Amino acid sequence: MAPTSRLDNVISLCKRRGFVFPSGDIYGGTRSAWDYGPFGVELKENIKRQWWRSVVTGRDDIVGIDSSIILPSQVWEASGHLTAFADPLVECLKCHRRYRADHLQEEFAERKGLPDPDAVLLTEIPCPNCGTRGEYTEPRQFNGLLKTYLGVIEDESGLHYLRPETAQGIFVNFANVVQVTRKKPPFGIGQVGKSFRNEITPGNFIFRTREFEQMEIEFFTPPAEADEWFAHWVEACWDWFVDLGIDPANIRRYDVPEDDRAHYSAGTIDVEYRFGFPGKEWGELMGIANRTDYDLSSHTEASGQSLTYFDQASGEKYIPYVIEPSFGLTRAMMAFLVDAYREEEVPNAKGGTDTRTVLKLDPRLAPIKVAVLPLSRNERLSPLAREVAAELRGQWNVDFDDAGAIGRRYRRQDEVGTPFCVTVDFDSLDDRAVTVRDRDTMGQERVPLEGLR
RNA sequence: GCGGACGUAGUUCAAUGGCAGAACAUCAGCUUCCCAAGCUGAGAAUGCGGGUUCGAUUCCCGUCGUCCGCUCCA
Repeated sequence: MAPTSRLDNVISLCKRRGFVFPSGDIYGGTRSAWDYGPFGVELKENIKRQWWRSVVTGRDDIVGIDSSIILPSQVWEASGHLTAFADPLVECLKCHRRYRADHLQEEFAERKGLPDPDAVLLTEIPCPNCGTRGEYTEPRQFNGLLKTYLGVIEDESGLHYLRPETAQGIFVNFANVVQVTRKKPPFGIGQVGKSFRNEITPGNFIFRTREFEQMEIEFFTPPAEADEWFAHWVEACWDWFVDLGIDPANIRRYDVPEDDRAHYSAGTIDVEYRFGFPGKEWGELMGIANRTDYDLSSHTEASGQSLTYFDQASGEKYIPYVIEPSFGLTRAMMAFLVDAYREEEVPNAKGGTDTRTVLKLDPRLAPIKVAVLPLSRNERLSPLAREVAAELRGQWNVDFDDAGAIGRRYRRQDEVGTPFCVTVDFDSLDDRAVTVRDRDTMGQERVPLEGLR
C-alpha cells in the first residue's frame, strides 16, 4: 500500500467531519454526486460569497444574474452542445478498449493519406491497442447532456436538457441585461449555479461529478480588445486564488493546445492546481476561454433575434467577443481544503509531542469563525459562555462546545479551520474577560468581553 | 459503459459455516480541565437482494458502491 497522500487525508477529513457525504448514502450512494454537510455548505457558500464580492459587486463593469437550469432545446442546438457533447463511441471486441469512432477514422485517414476520413470504414481500421482489424461494436452515441422530460406525457416533444454550463443562460439574456442595466461593452455578466454533465467516468472525490457547481463570468468586449481582456482575466483569476490563501507554488497556468479546446474556444488558458491525484499531479481548477463571437452569433442566427451591439458613440455595430473565466466551485473548494491542510507536531501535556491536524483556511472561508469553549462544563461557566456565544452569533458563525477536555476541543476546531477560540474560565466570572486563542500561532490573549468584535 | 481489485461499528484493523472483538473517535457522568489527560458507563458494524445450507458475515450469483486503467472536462 502506498502511504496515504495529502489528498487522501483531506478526503478522509471531509468525510469524518461532515464536509461532504456520499449522495444517497443510506441507499448505498450514487457515484454521480456528493452532498455537502454542515461544514461543507459553509465553506462552499463562503467561497461563492468571496467570488461574488470580488468579481461581481466589487466591480463596476460586472452584473450578476441567475438563470434557469432547464432551457429550451434550441439553446443547446444553437450553442453546439447537442452535437459537440455527443460522441460516437465504439469498443474493440477483443481487448475492450473504447475509442471515438471519428477519431479512429481521422487517424487512419491521415496515416494512409486518404482525403476523406468519413469515407473510411471501421472494418478496415485495426485496433490501436491490440491490432485486431475492424472488430468493433456498433457506434453508440454518448451524449454528455442530461435529459429530462417536461409535461405529463413522456415523449420526445417534452425532451429538455439540463444545462452543461451556466454560460448559455447568460448569452440568451445578453440583450435583456444590456437593455435594463445600460451597460456598454466592455462589461460582464456573472453567475453561480449548478450544471450537469453525463461524465463517462466521474471520480476523484468531488473533482469530477455529474452534478457540479460553476462560477462563471461572460465578459463582453469589442473584438479589438479581446486579447487585452483575456490577459486581464488570467491575471485576475490567478490573483483571486492567491488572495484567498492558495500557495502560488501549487497553481500553474496551462495553455490548452488547439486540439484539446472546447468547440467554442479560440484560445484557452487553464489554471491548474496540484491536487496530487494518483498518477496525475495537476488538475484543472478553472479555465479562461476566448469564445469569440461564437455564442452570440449562433444565437442570433438560430433565434432570429439580433444580439449585435450598437455603439452610439462610434456609430459602430458589432457582435461582442466573449472572454469567459469559468471556475469550478466544488473544485475550488477542494483546492482550498488541500492547500490549507497541515499536520503539525506540537508539544503535549505529557512532555512529548502530538500531531495536530489543522486547516489553515483564510478566515473569510472558514466555516466557523469562532468557537466558544467554557473551560469545563459547569453551572456557572456554561451560562456565561452561552451568553458570549449568543452575542457573537449576531455577527459570526459560532460554534459552542462544552463537552470533554479543553485540549480536545481546540483540536476539533483546528481540524475544521476555525480561526479563533474563545475560552470562558473562572476568572471570567469576576473580570468579564475571556481568553482568545489563535489557530495559527496557538497564542493566547486575554480580552475583555466588551472588546470582542 | 468495459476490464481488474475490494466492501465488517464514524475510522483503522481482528475473527468465524454455529453468540462478530479491539483500539481510536462519539455520547453521558465525575474531576476549578488552557492544547487529543484520567476514571466509570453507554450507543454503535458484516453495503443491498437472491441462492446453497438445519444454520451464511464467511461459499455461489446478481446489484450498488469504492479504488486502479481506457474516454470527458469546471
